[in-house]
Amino acid sequence: MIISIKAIYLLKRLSKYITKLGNKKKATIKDIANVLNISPAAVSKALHNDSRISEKTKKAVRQVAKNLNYQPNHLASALRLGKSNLVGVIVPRTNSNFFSSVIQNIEEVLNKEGYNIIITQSNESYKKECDNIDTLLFTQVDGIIASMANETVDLDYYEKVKSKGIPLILFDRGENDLNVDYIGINDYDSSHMIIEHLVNQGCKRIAHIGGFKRTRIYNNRIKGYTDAIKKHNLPLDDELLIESSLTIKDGRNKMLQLLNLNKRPDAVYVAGDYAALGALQVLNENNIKIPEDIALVGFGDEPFTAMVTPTISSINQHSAEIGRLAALTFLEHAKKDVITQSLNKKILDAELIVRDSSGK
Amino acid sequence: MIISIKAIYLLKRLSKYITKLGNKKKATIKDIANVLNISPAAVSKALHNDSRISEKTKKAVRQVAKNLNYQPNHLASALRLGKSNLVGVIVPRTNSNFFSSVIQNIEEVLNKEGYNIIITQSNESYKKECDNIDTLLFTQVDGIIASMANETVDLDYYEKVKSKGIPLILFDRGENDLNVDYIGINDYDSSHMIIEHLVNQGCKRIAHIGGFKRTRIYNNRIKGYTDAIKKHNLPLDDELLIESSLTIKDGRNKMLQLLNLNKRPDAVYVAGDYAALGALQVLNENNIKIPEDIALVGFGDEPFTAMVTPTISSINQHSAEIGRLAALTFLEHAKKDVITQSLNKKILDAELIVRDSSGK
DNA sequence: AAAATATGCTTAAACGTTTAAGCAAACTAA
DNA sequence: TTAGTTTGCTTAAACGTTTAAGCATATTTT
Repeated sequence: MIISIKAIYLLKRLSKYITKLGNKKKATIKDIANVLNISPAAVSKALHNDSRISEKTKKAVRQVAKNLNYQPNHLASALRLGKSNLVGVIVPRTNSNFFSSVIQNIEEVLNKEGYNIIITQSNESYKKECDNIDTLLFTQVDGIIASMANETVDLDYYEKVKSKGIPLILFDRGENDLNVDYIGINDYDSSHMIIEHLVNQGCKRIAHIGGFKRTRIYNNRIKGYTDAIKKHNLPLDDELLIESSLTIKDGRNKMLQLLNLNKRPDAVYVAGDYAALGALQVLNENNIKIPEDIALVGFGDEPFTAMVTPTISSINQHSAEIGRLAALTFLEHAKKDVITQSLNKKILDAELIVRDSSGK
Repeated sequence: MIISIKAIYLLKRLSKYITKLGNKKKATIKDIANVLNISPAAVSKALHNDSRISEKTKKAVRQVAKNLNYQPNHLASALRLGKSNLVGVIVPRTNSNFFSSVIQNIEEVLNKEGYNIIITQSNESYKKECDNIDTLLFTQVDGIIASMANETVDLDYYEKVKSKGIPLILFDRGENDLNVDYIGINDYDSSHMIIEHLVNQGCKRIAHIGGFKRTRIYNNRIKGYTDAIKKHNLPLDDELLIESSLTIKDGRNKMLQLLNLNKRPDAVYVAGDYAALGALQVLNENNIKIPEDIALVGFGDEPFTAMVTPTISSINQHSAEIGRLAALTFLEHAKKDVITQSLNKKILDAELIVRDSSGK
């Protein structure tokens, strides 16, 4: 009997709060406390399964929380605990198979550990990248995982992140000067693999449409190219090595430039798939046989390389693994509260996918 | 003289706080207040350019804030103000030109108004989508802009968002049953445009590889297809209308299925570009001339449609405009604090891009 | 039976910000 | 002069959580 009277009493209080909820306000821990006539502290502990709260109370709290459609206020707990459980991710763009795959894997690893990620895009612009960093710092992220814009040379903004004591992990596009963790593939070796492959296919005059030297990864690809060419005693003409922005359009222009040479190359290694596509279009339009007249190799293994005619050989950058490792590296930092910037450079071996544009 | 003594005094306090900062702690409004010997409230007001604070104080506050490398704590202000200035975006995947372009435009519009966006991916999975919604609610987003997963049929989770009084805007993949704002293109009319175009090219037996009927947009495309076929008095055979998941692989399979018919179609309209690509591959492999033997039209205007051979005619979905409108619709809701779910369906006219796969 | 320990809560302060209300001092208007 | 207004701040409470400290009761140990 006494129980039923209690139950009726509770129901009354509950319904009172449910109607209050109807008036738009979100339920808080206080509301639950009021319904059950206990303190907010007890509710908080019950929800966190504190050992000093009775099973009976815990059950009641969980039940009322459900009925009131209670959702913990992340802002409040984050403020109190001094951590947001948010991780910022900065990429040049999401519209690329490489970056979206990296992101997906970062998300997968971090979600399991209770973190959520905020994705921002720099669109390869330095200014936008700085804005993104400000945004992320403002949002009180617990860490930042970033791939720098092509344009970025000034590292002050990244120093700002470091000075705040927030873990910073770079991937793909990084900088040695910034003493932070880095995950990437071995660009230098990748170039060697490509030249090796082209030499095996019988190519004797290999050109390179590269990215800008100031970006470390493109510089490494260029170094790998020149060293490999020297190693095989092939001609290393200035006219065969071209820097570019690696867009489709630029790929077209630089390919035309190569076609206009007195001594045309018999193979072209392009440091990016989009530019490689532009090059391919020019070759097709000029009825140049690929790979018989000129062989072509790209970089990045974008899905379209397997879609165009002929399909383009390319380098697989292990995006999934890079994402996974970047996330794990962040978690390492997050777990130990002492912010030891223990340099953690992880360089993965890339893989050459041979397709029609360079295969026999 | 007095000024210089004051200045020295200030410098002393400042340096004391700067060393304190060196010990990792982030500067707060309180630190600024302590340096200047004024109240935190005054500092807050100074930073917000309150008219009741003297210019002198404002200048001093700004200077000290800069010196201490002060960054406002978003969590605290969001908690106090009851809004996070974050907007959640849910897409099936970011690795698609359509979605990444929508996202970019949402971001552009919202950033200008002081909002930041949190991007999450459902990977076309209903479960992941629910997780994403929980995540976003937990993060206290001020609104959600979403495109539903293919799988999603149960709308309870979206009702949950509505019941919290959080503005919800759907785009591309929406549902009429959920009484919320929606931005999309006119799928029904798009089908008409395509059939019209194919008829003009002399096609007389047009097949449709569509998406699943349960998804509204694909259903509309199917309806548009059947109505247009009827209108032109063309054969509307069951064997010419196929539902599929619209992946590359499925595109291949369904195209093979069509090739095995006794009476092959002379045109195929595929409801997605990826599936259209699969179909194209099968046609190429079987040495079927495109568009002479069979014409092909895709949907979505993915960049690769202009890259493959032959280039694929497709429908431009106005991703930029959709993103812009979705963001503006959210802002409308955000500005009026009364949450009037004034239904706001915006249907844009799509555009047919004619390329080699269906042009003469 | 007294002392020690365990159980199940409550109280109160804190996280960093914002803001209504208040209060001197300085200025203005009568 | 005196009341009224403006200026430039301060005080204190609030947002929703978490948690150290405290305090009755109940239970166990001596």
